[in-house]
This record gives sequence, structure tokens and C-alpha cells, in this order.
Amino acid sequence: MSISETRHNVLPHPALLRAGGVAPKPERPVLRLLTPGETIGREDEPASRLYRIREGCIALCGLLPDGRRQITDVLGPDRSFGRAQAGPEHYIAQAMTFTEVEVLDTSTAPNLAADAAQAALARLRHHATLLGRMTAAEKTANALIDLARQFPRKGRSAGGSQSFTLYLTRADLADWLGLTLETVSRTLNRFKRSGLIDFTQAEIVVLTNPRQLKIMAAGLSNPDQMSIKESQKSHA
Amino acid sequence: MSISETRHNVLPHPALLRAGGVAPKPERPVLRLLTPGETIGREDEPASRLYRIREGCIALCGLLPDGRRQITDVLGPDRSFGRAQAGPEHYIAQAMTFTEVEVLDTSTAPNLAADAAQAALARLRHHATLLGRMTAAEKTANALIDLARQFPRKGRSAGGSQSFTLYLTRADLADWLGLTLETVSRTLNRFKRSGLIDFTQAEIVVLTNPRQLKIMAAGLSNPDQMSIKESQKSHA
DNA sequence: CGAAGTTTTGACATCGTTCAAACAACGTGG
DNA sequence: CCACGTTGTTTGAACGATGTCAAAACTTCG
Repeated sequence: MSISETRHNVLPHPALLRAGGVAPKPERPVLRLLTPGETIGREDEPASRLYRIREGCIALCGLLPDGRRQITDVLGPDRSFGRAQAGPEHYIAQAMTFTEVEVLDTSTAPNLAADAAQAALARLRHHATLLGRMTAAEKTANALIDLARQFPRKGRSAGGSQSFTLYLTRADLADWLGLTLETVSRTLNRFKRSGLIDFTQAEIVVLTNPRQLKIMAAGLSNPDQMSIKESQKSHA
Repeated sequence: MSISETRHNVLPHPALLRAGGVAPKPERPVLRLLTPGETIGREDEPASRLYRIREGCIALCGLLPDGRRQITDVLGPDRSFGRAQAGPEHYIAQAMTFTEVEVLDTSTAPNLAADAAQAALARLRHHATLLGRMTAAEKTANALIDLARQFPRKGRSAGGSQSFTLYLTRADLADWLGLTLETVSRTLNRFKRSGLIDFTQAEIVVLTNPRQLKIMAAGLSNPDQMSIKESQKSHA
């Protein structure tokens, strides 16, 4: 439940892999490179500021005074976010891997700001429904589908299966889904045993049965096959 | 968990209490009167539409295909909301009592729309943290404080106590807080026994100790005094 | 009074948490 | 190359906060 550090066995920063370690500037957008765990968009920055992710992964976190953390959204490439106006909690945006963001301003991109706000609202509403009314399995299925769409790996979608890069640790997933990291681990392995997903390395997950996963994510699955308890078969 | 009807022992519509049952039109805003349970802002309305509550109470609800309901926000007078852009769920705005809303348009009130979106985002982020990371007691304390601020009753704030009109049923509160109606009832009565709140009629609640309630809402209380289990005193 | 809706309360079940330990992957320094 | 520390993951056992089921007590209204 407490603040977890980001994965340490990190990948090299993609931007550094480019020519000479210098990021290219196509037009002349203001860019900013974040290392895993680094935060951005704090209260001391201008309220009109807006960020767009070019590469990497950002989590928006709410922090309770006693250390409990709630990740309210996970953003991948092309998603935008603004400076959070403070509520009761402390809010931060944290990089989950080496991340490159474009720094914009509401005044220079008014439409983008409005669209970003609308999109954020729609996602947040869905996430609230997930947090308040879904089981661990349903939550996990939703997370997998969302992440697969945001962080797809090319060339790996044969036979209806998709694969994606998982930048989040089990603890991060737990803080996103309102679960504990143990429950996330158990649910994920349960899915694996059921043939819904597959993973060997920590960073790469394959959705082997996205169809069933989507049914589960929508809350349409048989509750029996979803509980955490290992199915101690009741022999009919 | 399923869709509940709104309270039936309803109050007379405030607007109808005014001269001759005709609502006055100070400037000439477009008004709309809603009866309890009535919905507004569905997908068939223009996306640019915006509503502002003048009197009453509106709940924004997300519905899962199997009937599970998540109320994502509860709005009182002066709060605004727009048409929800559809996500995976079905979204509706539902009146919790006789409610009067002002019908606006994004184009005629651009600032209001942006402000409403920002406010909605901030509240929703906080609510996500509540749903994902708070106990039943913490959730309930937050709800009471929020409702007391939005639906205050005049003349009743002696000795640091406030009172408010509760338009929501236990089932509504449960769907807002991600709990069951039984848990809400137990928690509320526990607060009552602890001297934190008081209520006799269903519609009127008094915060007799808002200070302690706020501490609890922030998650700073001793977990011991918060569990649902009736405190079967461990005699020191 | 009877009907309908709502709230309260009790007994019990269970999903998810908590606590604990082992395992795995990776980087570092000797 | 290997022991070791660190971080993350998996798994088991037991517990407990909350859910589920059921019934009684209220409240309001016709």
C-alpha cells in the first residue's frame, strides 16, 4: 500500500538510443525526459501547463497522509494530462519507465486541453465503477485490456492474441486497481493457468484470449470462475 | 447493488411552492424541472449541452450490464455537469429529489464548461482514492462531510455542529461509496452511537462532531475505532 | 389497518487482506 | 565467476472487514 519505487532493472532510455544521445526536435516542441520514479506537474508549476506523452508511461497518483496510494490513471504515448488542481490528497504524476513528454500550454493548445479533460473524465468515471463495483478478476481483466491497447508490442498479434509491455509492477497494478499486490499476483497467475494470458519475463505479457478477457472485463463472466480461491473442484 | 428507486416519501417540489406553480424567470434562463428518479443528459442530447443545478440533487451513475451501479458524483445547488461521453458503461444523471436545473450550452458559457470539467476531475480523483483505498468508516465520513457542505440546513450550526438534508437512500450511498446498503446503515448507526452524528428522521442528519469526522475522512483515525464489528470491549 | 418502501439488525459466508517465507532476477564488488 | 544485497514475484495459511441472506421494525400514505 505504501509508495513503491519503480522497477530497477530498467531499460535504456529510448531517446538516448538515438543519434548521439540528443533528442531530435522536428518542429521545436519543448520536450522533457523523465527517469523511472521521477515526478512532474507539481503544484509549483503553472496551472495552464499541459503535457503530452511521446514515449513511455506515466501514472497519476493520489496519496493519503498515511502513505496509502491510489493510481487514478495510467497514461501511454499520445495521452495528455494537465497539472492536477489540489484536492484533499496530494497528487503527483510519476514516470513508470523512461518517458519523454512534450510540454505544452493550455493557451497554445486550447482544444487539446478540453479534449484531454473530457477523455480523462470518461476514463476516470469508468475507473470509479471498476474500483467500487468490480471483483479482483474483473479489475485485472480491465487493466490488461487497457494496457494492451496503450502499450502494444508490434508484430505480436497472431491468432487473435496481442502482447504488450508492462511498465507497472504488481504493487503499481494493485494501487491502480484498489487491491493488494498479492491479490494481483494471484489473479494474474490464475489467468495464466486458465490460458487467458501468458508471461515469462516480467515486462512482457501476452493476451492469449482477449475475447474472454473482454467478456470478463465487462463483468459478464460466470462469477464461479473468477474468485481468487484456487478452484478446489466440486466434482459434480 | 442493483438499481434502486428513489425515495418515495418525497417532498413537494420547491418550485411548485412558489406563486401559482409557475417558476419565475429572472433573466430568461432555460430551466428544467426533474422529479425524483428522472434522468437527464442522455446520449441523444447535444454534446455541447451543460446543466447547472439551481435546487435539488443530482447523482451521476455508471451502470454495469448486470445491474451493478456506481454513483460517481453527487451534485447539489450551483454545481454543473455536462453530457457524459459514453465509455464502456451506460451513464445517466439522475435526480435524487425534485430538482431544478438551468440548461446552458458550452458555446454560450465556455469558461463555465472548462471550470466544471476541472472541478469534476478533481472530485473524481478524490473519489477514486476513496473507492480504492479507504475503509467503510472513512468512506462514510467523507460522504457526510461532502453532503453537509452541499446540502446545508440553515440555522443549525450551533456548537460546531452542522446539519444537512440527506436526499440519498442507504442504497444510493452504498452505490456512491462502493459498499452495500447494510454496511452503510451499520456504519452510520455506529457513528451515531459514537456521538459523531445524529439523525431521527431519514432526511435530516446532524454532524455533532465534524472535527473528528474530518480526521476520520482524511484517514488519520485509529483503525481500531473504525471497524464495523460492534466494539466488544477488550477490558484493559 | 394494510401496503409499499426503507432501515435496522443478526447470523453466517467469503473475498481479499495480512503476515510470512521462499523464490527469482539483476547488478555489484571481491 | 560467484556470493551477496536489493527489488520484485509467488505462494501458503489464517484472519477479518465487508458482503450475503433473512427477517423484523419503522415510516409514510392511502
